[in-house]
Order: sequence, then C-alpha cells, then structure tokens
Amino acid sequence: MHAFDVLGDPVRRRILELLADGEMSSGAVCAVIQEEFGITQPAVSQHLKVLREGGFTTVRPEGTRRLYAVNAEPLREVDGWLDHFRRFWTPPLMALETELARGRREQRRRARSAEPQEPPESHEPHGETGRPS
Amino acid sequence: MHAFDVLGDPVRRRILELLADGEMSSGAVCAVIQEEFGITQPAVSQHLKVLREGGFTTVRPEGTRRLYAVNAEPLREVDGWLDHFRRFWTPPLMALETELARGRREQRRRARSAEPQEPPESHEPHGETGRPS
DNA sequence: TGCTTATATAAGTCAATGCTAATACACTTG
DNA sequence: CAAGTGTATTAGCATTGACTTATATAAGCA
Repeated sequence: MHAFDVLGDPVRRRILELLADGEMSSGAVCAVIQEEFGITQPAVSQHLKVLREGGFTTVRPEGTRRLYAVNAEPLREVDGWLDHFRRFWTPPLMALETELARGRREQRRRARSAEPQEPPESHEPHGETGRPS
Repeated sequence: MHAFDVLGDPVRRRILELLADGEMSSGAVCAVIQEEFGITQPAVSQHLKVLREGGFTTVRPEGTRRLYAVNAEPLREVDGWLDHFRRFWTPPLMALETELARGRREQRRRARSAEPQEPPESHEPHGETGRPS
C-alpha cells in the first residue's frame, strides 16, 4: 500500500497527529478516535495495523499495552514527492535556502544509508509514483 | 474528496508530475498515461476530472483541446499537514530557517487572502484532520 | 453540411476497503 | 488456575472507486 493510500483515510491521519505528540497506547488512541469518529475498537485497531504495516508507526509492547509512536520515514517520502511542486509556492528568494536544506537532507540521507543507495542520480527520476513499468 | 484521497491514486500522481513540467492537453496526458499504465482514454479523462474537481488543476480550452495545468493550492495544504511531523526529520539546526520560511509562507497566505477564498472543508465527521482545538 | 478529431459523460462490472459483531490471544492479578 | 483487562484478528456485509464499453458534445475542416 502506497504512503498516499495510507494517508487517504481521515482516521489514520488523525491517529498520526495524535502520535506526533508522543507515544500512545492503542487504548488511548482508541479512546480519542472512538470519541471523535464514533467507530469501534476493532476498526481503530485495523487502522493501526495499516499504519504499522505501512511503516508509519513503530510499536513497543509494554506489559499488556502496545505503545505506538510515529515513524517518519514514509512521511518524508511524501514530503519528497512534493518537491516536484514546491517551486509553485516557493518564491525565488526562498529557492536558495530550500536548495541548501534539500542538499543537507540528501547528505544525511546518504550518510544514513549503510545500504547501497543509487549513486549520483538526481532523485526520483519520475518514478516511485508506483506505476507499472 | 480530500486532497490525500485524490493523491492516493498512482495515475493521478503521475498526471500531476507531468503537469509540473508545464501545461499539457488532455490528449497529451492521455498518450503518456495510456502508454505507462495501459488504461483507456475515458479512464484518464475521469482521473483528470477528479484532479479538476479537487482543485489540483486548472483547465483552459484552446480550440478543441483542453489544456491542463497544475494548481498547487491543495498540494500546499498537504505540505502544511506535514508540518505536524517535520521536526521528526528536521534537525535543530534547520529549525530556525524552517520557521522563518513558514512565517513568510503565512504572511503571504494572509496577504493573498484579500480574496475570501475560504472553502472550510465541512465534510469529515469530526475535525477533518484538524482537530477541534 | 457531414466527417473527423478531441474530450467528456453514462452505465455497468468488479475488486478493494472500512465497518461491525464475534472471537481469539496475551498479559496481569486474585 | 480463573477472571479480567488490553489488543488483535476473523468473517461477513455495504460502500466506494477505478475500470471498460458505448455514447455524447464540441470544434475544425472537406
């Protein structure tokens, strides 16, 4: 399931917002979501599963509870896709600092990658939108 | 349809990528998409409709053609939602410049809002994705 | 005017998704 | 161990959404 599909659901977006403020137990998330959206515990649990499997969260068992936290990787991917369009709302004055920022992001990205990454390629030729070749 | 739902489809994401390089006719988009995804012209046309109605594109008729172009507003909205999480991948050093950028964005946003362009997004059970503060 | 091209819409099908109710699993505690 | 929480899974149903074929609208041109 592509990142954007995962984010397509309002409940899942809301859950991520909640987790952005810090680790929460499944039950705590449930409480808020059930209150706000009026859905059942299994429904929330299923959403948590989608987030988990999509890599949007990490889980840490603590006793009988499961503590969920944001894993930002996929969100960064989404952010990266938006790079295609940022110039539409980024005035020329901001271009430099944005580029610098992007550069640093890239550096760190590479640095972090012990796993072999595509060498000097400009990033995301077009792809990763998930189409069949 | 929420911005993220619109972006949930790979064909639509690809169309936006194409339009990012500049205005294109429906037919030109069709050609590429049909080639890449193997779907029919009506299918592409329907995706264009979703993008149009979601505010992601503008259309300009020229003779018998319809020229589509990106309208970045909804994408900015998505970008704005990501602000909730940017600190996860934005090192402290970048915090200031990011904040400055955000500030300028806000200023412009307000400035631009001379026009009462406020579609308050009434759907979504509770707080949309923006919760009742 | 009628033919052709460019694009959009309509109707119907099929698969995917989100929900509920019921149930299973896993820790904790009496 | 038994009972009680906290959480996940299953099965079934209803809805949504992307697709196809067929057709409509509209502009350009003989």
